[in-house]
Amino acid sequence: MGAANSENPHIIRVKAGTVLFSPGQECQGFVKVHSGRIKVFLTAENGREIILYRVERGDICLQTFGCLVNQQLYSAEGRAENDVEIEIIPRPEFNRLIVSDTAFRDQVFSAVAARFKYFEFLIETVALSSVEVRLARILLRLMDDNKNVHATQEMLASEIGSAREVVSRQLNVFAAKGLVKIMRGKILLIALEKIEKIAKQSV
Amino acid sequence: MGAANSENPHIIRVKAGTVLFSPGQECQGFVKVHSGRIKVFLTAENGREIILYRVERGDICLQTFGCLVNQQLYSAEGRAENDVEIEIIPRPEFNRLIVSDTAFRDQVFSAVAARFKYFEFLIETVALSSVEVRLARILLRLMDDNKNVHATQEMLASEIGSAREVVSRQLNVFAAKGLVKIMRGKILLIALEKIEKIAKQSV
DNA sequence: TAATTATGTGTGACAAAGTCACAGACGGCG
DNA sequence: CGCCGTCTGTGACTTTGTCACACATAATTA
Repeated sequence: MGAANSENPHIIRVKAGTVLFSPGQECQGFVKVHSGRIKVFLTAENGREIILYRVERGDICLQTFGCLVNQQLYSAEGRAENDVEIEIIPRPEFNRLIVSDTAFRDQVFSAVAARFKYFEFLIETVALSSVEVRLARILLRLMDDNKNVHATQEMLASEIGSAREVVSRQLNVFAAKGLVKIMRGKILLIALEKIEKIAKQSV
Repeated sequence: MGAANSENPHIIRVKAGTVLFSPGQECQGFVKVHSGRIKVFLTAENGREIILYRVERGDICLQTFGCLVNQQLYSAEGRAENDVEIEIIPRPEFNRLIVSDTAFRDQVFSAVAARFKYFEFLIETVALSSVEVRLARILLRLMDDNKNVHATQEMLASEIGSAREVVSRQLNVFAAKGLVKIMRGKILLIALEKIEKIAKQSV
């Protein structure tokens, strides 16, 4: 990738939990994540949250894209989920790279396209799907190699834009059907095929 | 705008109601709208719809952006709301313009940024806001110069990702408070300030 | 180890929103 | 006028969200 050369001075390291940006702020440059993971989310007045997307190693943060291009302010909050290394690409440099560096341009465009697709999926999910379907989808997406989902019910709720109690009840429905095993801070997926079947429904 | 020159042969005219693209299709080129309006929306299995955004005169359709850049298939449906003239910019031409035509590039980037901002607003709206707030917001957005909203309750429901019956009930609540006057296919906004106050709530 | 605290989970009761079925009401139009 | 398609209203019920609080588990400290 032409963007990140070894002598680039714009590398910043931040600790897990750091708030990188929050609604209303201005931003200084285009952000590219070198390691770690950032979650970008919205918070309502009543405290309920919904996670818009995550920016992982190699990804570029499109929240900053909007800020830079249209002089918009941040509309969401970004927080480091673990220790993170990011590269800040100043605006002039960004403009130069877009024109001169085909690989960089392709990466940006590809990220934009992917984020659009995901946003449409997210809107479809929250606007048109039931909690049952949303929960099944997020369990599959967060599952590790051992079919475990390491997340509290609170975290799952913010992933699907619902409330913790609702997640608790739906998980117990799944457990009663033998689809999952509920543990503290962890869920084991047992009947993967059945969960996938639920996730494929559109409602 | 450098993109549209007068001898461009890629102008297409379509009638109101025409389906321009639907989920699963491939697309041939980047779409720019010269006149008319296209609505881009998602439909669930149970028939409920949500409108993602509209593409109006001068706008570019970013649904096609994703298709072109990442070889994705369309994930939403696009339908002409009135008679529409669109320009199709083939992929090679698009790539050439992005590099060589600063104004074109700025327009594309600006559209991308604006769409992102709107998507985040939409997600916040459907995931974290009540029907009361969402309905107030859409009434204000669709209002014409005479404070009239020309839309059936069915249309309003798909704008806010809810159901017609729910819109009917909420409108009657608004009417009982003297905020609006309900007519067939039309709603007159009476107490604009009060509606705006509701719209400003986050929940 | 036992007590304390913080965090995570379960649940009843109620409110808000979505679904289903159906009844009217209104606006063309023959 | 009467017919028909579209739009709107409403009761009954289900699902989801909210609030209050009880209880369980893990981490911390005495």
